[in-house]
Amino acid sequence: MASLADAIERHIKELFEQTGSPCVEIRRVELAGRFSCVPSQINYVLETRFTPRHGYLVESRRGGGGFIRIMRLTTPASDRADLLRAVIERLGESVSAREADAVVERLQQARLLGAGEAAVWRAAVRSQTEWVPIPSLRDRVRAALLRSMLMVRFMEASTSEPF
Amino acid sequence: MASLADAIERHIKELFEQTGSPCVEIRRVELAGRFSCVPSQINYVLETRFTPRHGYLVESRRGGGGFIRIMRLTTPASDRADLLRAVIERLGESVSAREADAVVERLQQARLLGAGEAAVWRAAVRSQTEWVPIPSLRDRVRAALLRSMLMVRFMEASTSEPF
DNA sequence: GGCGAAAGGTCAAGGAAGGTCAAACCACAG
DNA sequence: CTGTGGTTTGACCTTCCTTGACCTTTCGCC
Repeated sequence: MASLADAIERHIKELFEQTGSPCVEIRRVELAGRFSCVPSQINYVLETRFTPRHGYLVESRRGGGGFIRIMRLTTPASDRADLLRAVIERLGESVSAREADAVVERLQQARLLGAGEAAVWRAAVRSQTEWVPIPSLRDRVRAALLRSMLMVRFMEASTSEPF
Repeated sequence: MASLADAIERHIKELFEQTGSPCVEIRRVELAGRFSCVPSQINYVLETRFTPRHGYLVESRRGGGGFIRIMRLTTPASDRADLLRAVIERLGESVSAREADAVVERLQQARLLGAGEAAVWRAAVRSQTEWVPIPSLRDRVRAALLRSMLMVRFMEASTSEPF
């Protein structure tokens, strides 16, 4: 809790909230200075918490006047069906624990899941795959679990309710 | 009685009462230190007393700034909670296709699932177990699927974060 | 064009948590 | 006395974070 990386992550996310902009620019050295850490720490945070999987894109330029630009991918309500389809498509036969977490986080970021729901999803995926002895098999079970969870949470049956 | 595990359990539950929060964070080493025991004892307590079945979710992170977060599940409406508990109890390690249908049927009759939902549940269970080659294994995957579906459909984790 | 300063990028080592698993332990019913 | 189920321990593993040495790109100036 409250690791340096967490603090930097929080700070960047606050920048997004404060400016309300989908796009934030930082200078690596300056940010490192503010947190009294080594500059490459910033890269670590970006690589582990602001990847496309997490719903962000990062651009940068070196040299004089260099910068790092972080863009938040937004998912308008009208696109949620597409995102959902894309997520289901991209779920292969096999899903690692890390990928599963990324999927849940992406859904949360797109406001398809709330924070509490996301926690339940993570716990469900974790607890219901533990019994599988072989890692490769476990990854396949994880994929099946996620798909079934997506189905029951987001799919409507065309069956009409009786009465 | 009054085993070490019991004492640790009590202590964690007191943390919930004291803070009134649905979400408590501990550091494994620190807690182990307080009870003068080995750190893995904490895991034992969590595994035996703070599972989803007991109404809790546990998430954790390793490494520097690691933590263990224990979340309390909000209890669903009491009349249905009993049936749900019963259903979850009865779900063994292994569930045949027939048993799975019976479970869904039962949930539907208890008005916990609508007709459309029930159809989706049956379809999800069927389609997501087809890939499993070995029948005995398939039954275990079916059980895992059903449990995860029950979790995401009926468990509500109230996290205190606004987000 | 060439040079040097000013960014940012990479990578690997070391440290700081928590996780796993199996053996030992203990209480108690049969 | 013995088997059984819950508890306790400890050796060893995996994941995540932090740091620092060294590399690459870009810009301004001569």
